[in-house]
Amino acid sequence: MANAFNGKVPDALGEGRQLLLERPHASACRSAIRRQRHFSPAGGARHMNSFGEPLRLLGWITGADAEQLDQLARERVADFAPREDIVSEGDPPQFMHAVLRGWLCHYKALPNGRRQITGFSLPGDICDERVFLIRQMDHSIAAVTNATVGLIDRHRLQDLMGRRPRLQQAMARQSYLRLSMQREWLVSVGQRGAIERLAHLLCELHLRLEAVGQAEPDSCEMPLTQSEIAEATGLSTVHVNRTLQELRAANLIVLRDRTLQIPDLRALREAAMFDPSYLRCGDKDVPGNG
Amino acid sequence: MANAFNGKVPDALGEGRQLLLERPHASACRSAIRRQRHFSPAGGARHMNSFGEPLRLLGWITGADAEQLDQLARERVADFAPREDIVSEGDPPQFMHAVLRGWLCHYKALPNGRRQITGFSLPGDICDERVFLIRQMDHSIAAVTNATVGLIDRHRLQDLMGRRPRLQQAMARQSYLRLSMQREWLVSVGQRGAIERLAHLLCELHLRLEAVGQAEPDSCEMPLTQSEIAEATGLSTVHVNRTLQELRAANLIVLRDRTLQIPDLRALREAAMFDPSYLRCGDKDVPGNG
DNA sequence: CGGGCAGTTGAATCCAATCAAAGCCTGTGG
DNA sequence: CCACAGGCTTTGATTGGATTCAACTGCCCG
Repeated sequence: MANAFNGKVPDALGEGRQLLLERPHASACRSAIRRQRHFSPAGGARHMNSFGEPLRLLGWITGADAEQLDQLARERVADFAPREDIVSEGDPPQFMHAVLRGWLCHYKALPNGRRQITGFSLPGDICDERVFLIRQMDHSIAAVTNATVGLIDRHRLQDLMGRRPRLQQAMARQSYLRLSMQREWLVSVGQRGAIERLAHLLCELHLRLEAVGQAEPDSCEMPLTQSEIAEATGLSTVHVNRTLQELRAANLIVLRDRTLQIPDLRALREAAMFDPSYLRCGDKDVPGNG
Repeated sequence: MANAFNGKVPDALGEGRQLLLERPHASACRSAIRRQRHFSPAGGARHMNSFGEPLRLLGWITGADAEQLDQLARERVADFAPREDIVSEGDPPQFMHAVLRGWLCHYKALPNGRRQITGFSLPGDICDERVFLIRQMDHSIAAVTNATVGLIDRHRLQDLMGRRPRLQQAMARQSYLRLSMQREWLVSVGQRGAIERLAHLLCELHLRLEAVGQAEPDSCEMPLTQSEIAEATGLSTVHVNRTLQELRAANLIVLRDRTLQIPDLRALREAAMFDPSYLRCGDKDVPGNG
């Protein structure tokens, strides 16, 4: 129970694996809400539930540190529907967010109406490990699937971190990892062609999911919409569609029913020019990278 | 002398302003060196000199913290020629680098020969505030102009930071700022057209230079090559050329002799969809943003 | 004077965006 | 149970922005 695993994959909660997709994009009660200010005001968490994935952060910390953070993350949780904003650009951040279930995306909207997804947060990820440094969010975070998020009070967190330097270092690690991913995305969008770009995104997501025990070596969930993939890669929706078909035709991926299968991981990674070292955070090995 | 200014612009070393360009791109002794492993091995700093810009970091710290860091940064310095690698991808980082003079660029090279510049480091910037977290550089840092860099031993730094929590927080700030810029670049490359992209880059550089007292309200140095601009924006060199001409034609910029003049800052920023808040690091005001 | 590099220009090509419309699947409501 | 709506996917036709290839200028420097 105590999440005292150390670096390697926590395959423990394997049960949680299929949870992601129970109701993918059920356009649900609230219809196509964009940039909604929702966000449970002090105690207004909508559902409480206790399942969820262990925080990846915990791979970097152990013992009392880990338990405290884990407990803090599960103390107050909220559920979000697809497309719902968890925090919006300009909001004063109250909580740090830990993904317990589902996928989130980070995005920035432009005055011309377009938006760029700048990253995804998967189960076990901390979204905004630097909240206590800022007064206003400089980007938005939204749910991609149905998601459960742990809300960690920024002051209590700051407090805890003051008392636990290892926790602080773990946050720094998470922060570094995010920067590293951001950089790689920029390289992708700036220098890679459409096929490579898509392949690269899929490789990254697969590897990250595998790292938290949510993927098989040759497959994983893929709840993303083609238009979300487009917003993440800087392509148009139709071109994403056509490019995916190319990848299918080349037998590099099998993608249906929101499930991604990878017949030949090595081939896909080669096509993507995917070098997993940017996910290694400097000195940790990432599982599943040959 | 003690760099105890607080947030606002240090216009003190105004003398340093023109230094940037004395020998811009003097292809110098060492010719077109790419990804060179150079890097002074323990004590091999080539030139010692004592001038340079105050570290921007110091805007977030004061007193003894500031002095210590500043001293540490100037204790051992090295000069680099344009295009020379300061650290290369894969290198085990020994030092943290502080820019004292000149411009650096961060880049990642791809197997297909292309490369993406992921950011610039200007005088006063810390390049790699997270060195002590990693065993291998996940990207390279090179000099763009002639540059003087302070080399800060990672262990001594880590030591110092352990004893000075405010310093640690300042590093976290720098780290956050870099992430924020990285994100904005991704938005740029992913969603903005060529004109906006270039305009945006110019706006960012101008504002950042102004923040360290190296720019006038309507002009700044621009030592970047068109091909470097291309690598930073994900465009081709020729297209950068043509796009710059468009900007000139629209009277948004005047760019010659490695100097950028901005006749109408408001207009340029509008054309770029430039919102300076991403450089504000959450709660600090950035000077010169109207 | 020649070499190298940055900048410029033109022509041809291509990758990707845009416009438009149809097919599909799912949930909803009569 | 069927009709309908809405969101996602797919396809075709067209446009356009950006790349590529190539050549030429001007400049600094040896």
